Amino acid sequence: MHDIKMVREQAAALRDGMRRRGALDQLEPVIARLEALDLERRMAIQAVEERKAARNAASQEVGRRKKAGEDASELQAQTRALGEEIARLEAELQATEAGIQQGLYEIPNVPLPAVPSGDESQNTVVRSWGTPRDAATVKPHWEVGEALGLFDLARGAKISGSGFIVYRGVGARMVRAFMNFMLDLHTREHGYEECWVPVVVNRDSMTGTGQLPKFEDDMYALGDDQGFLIPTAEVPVTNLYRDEILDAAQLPRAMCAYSPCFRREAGAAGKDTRGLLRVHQFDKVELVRYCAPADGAAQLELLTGHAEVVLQKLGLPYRVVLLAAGDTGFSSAMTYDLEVFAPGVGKWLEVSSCSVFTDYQARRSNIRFRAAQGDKPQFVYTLNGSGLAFPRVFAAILEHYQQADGTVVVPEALRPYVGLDVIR
RNA sequence: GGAGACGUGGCCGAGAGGCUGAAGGCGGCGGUUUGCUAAACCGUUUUACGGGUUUACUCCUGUAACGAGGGUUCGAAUCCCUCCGUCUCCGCCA
Repeated sequence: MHDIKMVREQAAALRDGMRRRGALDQLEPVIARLEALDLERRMAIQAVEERKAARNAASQEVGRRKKAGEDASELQAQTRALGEEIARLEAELQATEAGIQQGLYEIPNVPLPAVPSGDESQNTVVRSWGTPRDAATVKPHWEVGEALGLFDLARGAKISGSGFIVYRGVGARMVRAFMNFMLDLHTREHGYEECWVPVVVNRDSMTGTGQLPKFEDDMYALGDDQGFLIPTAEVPVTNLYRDEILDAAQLPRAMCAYSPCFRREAGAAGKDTRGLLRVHQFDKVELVRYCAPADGAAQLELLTGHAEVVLQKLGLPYRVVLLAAGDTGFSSAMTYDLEVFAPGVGKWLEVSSCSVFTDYQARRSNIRFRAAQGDKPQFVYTLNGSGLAFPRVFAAILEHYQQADGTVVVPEALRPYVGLDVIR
């Protein structure tokens, strides 16, 4: 969420950001309405506060007169009328503020200068690592996986629905191995604090990280507004310090968590849905950082690097794509996607999305820090990225490491966790 | 799930319709004293949103905030209602 002051004071930068996202035409009416509502709001505040000041003075006078044994009934009647007027004006003010809130929720973050303008055709590969394997003879992962008994797509669909995977045998152990491998790496070598978080969160948390109110249809909601299943551990972890003020010494903060992730994606059928590529429940290790604003860009590079190490250790060829403004997520100011090459399906698969949200999430969730004692609190910058999402990594391993005889070599870094060199 | 108690500033803790943004203490910050440290003493110490003022750091001023939201009242931290949370006891449960 942006600050209404930004709409007031930096309208040009805001419009430019929306133009770069290719969303200005759509959002111009919203921005214009916000500008009008902002004026309206400030005038309403003045009107209300003026009357409240008058009421406070009059109430005190009533108290004084009563104590002195004088009659105050006339003044009481006046003040009562004032109170009714205040109630009416406050209702108007509230409506104005609700309108502002609603408008602000509709405006995405402004992309950083380094982000290319335009739609996804402007996405830029900034670097790549490893050599993609020749795709000609490689089978897609779902064939390999089913043949080796690693997962059971049909029974997953039977017990839960399509898009729910049952992992079995070594396949299940692989999931457990991913979790331990990635958590060990990030906690021991990259300095992240390990967190284990609830997978059910409340509405405030979903709003704090920006999933609500816009994307309610993409989430699994529990009945009677009792909560939501998290689409990513980003939600509980980022919200850990919601409504708190941190010391500068606590920044940057780095936390990671494993969690299952639940995505309803209402209209998901269609593209890339076979096998493990697009599922309703999957597992992931998530990296979250908080930092001071001046650090934002450097911290994004750092975070992205941490996610890349996972792929390097697994020996999977990948590329880093800087998303163009129009392809950058709603709350993000700059995003690198990590794409691993899966020769069986002949595609680059997104396994991580590393973003800096500037103060957009922090403002929503009210996460602040004090730069020095006595300074005013200011919003932190939040960042997050997968490190990494399991199913597509699993798919890439099954395709990249499959052998002519149908077996799959286990990447060396994973062997201690799986207890096998080769899956056969 | 049942019964009870409670929710006040960075922390502890008073307050029980107006004099309370909130006593007192701790902590923090500034100062005096001191060879240094400690102690003592004095002062200071929230946030948000408006308005005015300054090039700016600032300063002045209004409003709001005592878990959240409503209500009663001329006036609510204080009375009433609803919700949320914490603690204690009982029950149930991996």
